[in-house]
Amino acid sequence: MTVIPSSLLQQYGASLNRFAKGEYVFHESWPAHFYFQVEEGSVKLFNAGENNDYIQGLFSHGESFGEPPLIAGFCYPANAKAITNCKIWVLKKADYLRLLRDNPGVHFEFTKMLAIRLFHKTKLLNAMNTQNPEKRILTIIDYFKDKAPRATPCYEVPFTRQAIADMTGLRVETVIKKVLRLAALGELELLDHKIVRH
Amino acid sequence: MTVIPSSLLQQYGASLNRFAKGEYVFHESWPAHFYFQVEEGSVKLFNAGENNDYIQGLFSHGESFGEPPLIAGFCYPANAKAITNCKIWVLKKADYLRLLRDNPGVHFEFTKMLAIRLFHKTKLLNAMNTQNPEKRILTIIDYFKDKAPRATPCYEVPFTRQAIADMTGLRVETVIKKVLRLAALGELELLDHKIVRH
DNA sequence: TATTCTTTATGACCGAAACCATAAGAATCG
DNA sequence: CGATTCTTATGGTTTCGGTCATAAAGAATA
Repeated sequence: MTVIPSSLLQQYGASLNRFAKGEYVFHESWPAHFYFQVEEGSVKLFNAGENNDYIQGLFSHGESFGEPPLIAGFCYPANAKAITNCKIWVLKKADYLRLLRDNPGVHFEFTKMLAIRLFHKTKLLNAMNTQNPEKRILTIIDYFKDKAPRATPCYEVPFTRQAIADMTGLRVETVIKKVLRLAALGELELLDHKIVRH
Repeated sequence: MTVIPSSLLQQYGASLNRFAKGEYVFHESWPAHFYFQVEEGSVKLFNAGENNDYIQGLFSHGESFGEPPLIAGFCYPANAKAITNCKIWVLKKADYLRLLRDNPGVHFEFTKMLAIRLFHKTKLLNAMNTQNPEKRILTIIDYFKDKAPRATPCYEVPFTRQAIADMTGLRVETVIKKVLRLAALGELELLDHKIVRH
């Protein structure tokens, strides 16, 4: 889901900034002034809780994040943190809006991406609503499975139980227990503790 | 949050259709072929559960719904049902896309609206994640309070406890009990059983 | 006005997930 | 390579929201 070619970004004055592992790109409740697009590394979008975080999204090469506040003019509803060393394209708001105005094709692709994110969050909210931990876990796994480059028949889940807990709003122990149960039911497979989904 | 002027819709070949109270506009998993904009009445977007529904959104005069699947080409993730008698503008997908292409201003306003919806769902997911029923209820109430025409200092919640339950994924009894508790805590006020939020 | 149906309310009981403690294997780092 | 941290695992206890039953007040309908 690559968004904007780097050549176009540069043309509008973007710069490629480095962020160290653990560094924040922006904080919750900050006003939005820049467009961000990951060139290298991974970024985590999350809400910090007292005990656990809630992960709203994970972004890597070619993906942009934090644009809705830029477009609609509100403050960030979540934090963005580099979870590895990163190189990120940074473009000023006014330049980004100009880029969108000048390139209807890019604008339409962006709209399309927002539509897909909305679809994902709608499905997620529905899954969360059911209150059923197992359904939550499978919904999250299937989301990343569908998002994965190849629609592999066999998807190796690249997350720890803790990460799944952070995305589903459950506790680690619950995820551990439910994953074992899902494996026993045949919904998942466990290869040396790695979760695999068919 | 009016989306597209009816004159423009008509110009692109939209027709004003009637839907009776209780009638479905579309069903979950249907492919999307039309743009819908409410002229009169109210529409409920929801996922049906075995016991309870989960309400994804409520739409009335001037609001459009069900566009993301149209833009990104996937199937509806929820059902849409008229909860009163309705008049709804209906425009064929191809004509809608043409309208967007011809009117960059309308396109940008649409993108902005998707951004706002995404913001709302992000906050909602965070609230749901906390697992705290009281926070869920307040998040929903505040959403509609902010959405309300006037930023009234005193917002009278226009929903039954059952409706709040359907939007938060809680049970009626839980909502009833928690609302009483929130009133005792001073977060809400109860005027003759009507919920009021300051 | 009488009769439903809906909405709000309340209390008892139950079960599932949180919480807590502990531990062992795996990975990371100095 | 040893030490430390992270991850997976397991079992016991607690808590909170779901479930069920019941009832009364209000709204809608005949």
